[in-house]
Amino acid sequence: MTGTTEDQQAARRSDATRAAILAAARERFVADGYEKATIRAIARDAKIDPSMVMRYYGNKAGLFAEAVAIDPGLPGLSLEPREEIGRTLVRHFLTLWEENGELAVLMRVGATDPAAADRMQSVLREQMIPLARRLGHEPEQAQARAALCVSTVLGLALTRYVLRFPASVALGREEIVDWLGPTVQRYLTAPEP
Amino acid sequence: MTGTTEDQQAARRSDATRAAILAAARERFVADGYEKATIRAIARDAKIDPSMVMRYYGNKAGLFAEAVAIDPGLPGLSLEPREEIGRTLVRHFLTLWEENGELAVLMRVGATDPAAADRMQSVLREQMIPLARRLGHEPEQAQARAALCVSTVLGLALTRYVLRFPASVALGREEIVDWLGPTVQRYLTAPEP
DNA sequence: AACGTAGACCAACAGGTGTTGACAGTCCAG
DNA sequence: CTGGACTGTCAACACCTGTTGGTCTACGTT
Repeated sequence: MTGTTEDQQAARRSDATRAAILAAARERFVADGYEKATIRAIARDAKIDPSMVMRYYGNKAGLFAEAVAIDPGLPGLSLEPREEIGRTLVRHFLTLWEENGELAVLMRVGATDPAAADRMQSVLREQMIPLARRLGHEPEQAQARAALCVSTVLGLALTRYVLRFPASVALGREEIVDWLGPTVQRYLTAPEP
Repeated sequence: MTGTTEDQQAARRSDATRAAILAAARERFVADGYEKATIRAIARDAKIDPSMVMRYYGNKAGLFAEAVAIDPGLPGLSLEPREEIGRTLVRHFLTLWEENGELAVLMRVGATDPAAADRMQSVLREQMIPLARRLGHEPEQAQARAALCVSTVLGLALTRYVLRFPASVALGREEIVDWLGPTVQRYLTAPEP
């Protein structure tokens, strides 16, 4: 009985600091990437001491893990009119990437760090492949088709949000849906070529 | 008149060392990526002193630039039967990526370093967009279509050669051509959706 | 009011980085 | 044979990194 602070998580005095660190970490990681975003810089932004970061998040990797914890969340996503699932998926990913700048960092880091790469893969493993299976494909086929879909959207994300090729950035949102929608649709529903 | 060594480049005694450095650098960059591939490690592999690297290549960035200098080389690439250009392009990129492991490193670095990103973009700017123009598209359209094609092949390269998603690695070469060929074909030749 | 504890700070460590300069061996032209 | 230029080596510099232990402060409970 510690009075107001039960053993279930109560409002600790340090919560504000924790949040400040996490916010600063997100910004720094997004702006500078993993390597160049130093703990010292993050601490400076959060106006605390670097050692606090270690105290609350263990180490740099732990901080990064919590900073980029994003829910891919193509949750229920009912199979829709089925002729529109391609366009629906593309729209979904587009908003996801535009709302979460951390995804670009996750991808930047994934290019170097296997752990981050695995986190990206989990989207394929736990979301896209099951989705392909729900569309009636056999395991092997589902795996191939899901890989093609992920490759499609990640390719766009790469050129548009990570490498920032002007030609890719210039594309309009609906323009992308119009071009990529049918592609994903074909990967998911067309018979094997 | 320096005798055998004219002012045009002659066989210097240090050429062997230069080559050894470059070879070791390629291996290390491919294996470890840019940051983790230290000059000391490269020098150790080449069995020379780290200072030689600086002497011959100026700095680490210069060494990297020469180590990953690859010719994208979709050179003449006649417009073919035109119904086959999609598949032809996909095949071309596939062999290019399988023969040059350095491309994966270039992409890893491009995710972080703007200079490397720009080098990748140059392929789009100087090769794909002109190709789209040769197919009869107006500048703006050519830019969009070329961006989609590059996004397609880079997406595959990302999941297959950089992130190494098992589902993407498992795809067979001709399987990829069969799926991605029509996609690229459509991006290049289909009317606007 | 006194105390124990958690929050925050400071200074330092140990390790690794790219890079530089001074020195020794080697080859070839004069 | 004697310069001087070219290769190569050694040791050190200056810097920055993540991380740690000790110390002060202030709160909340007893």
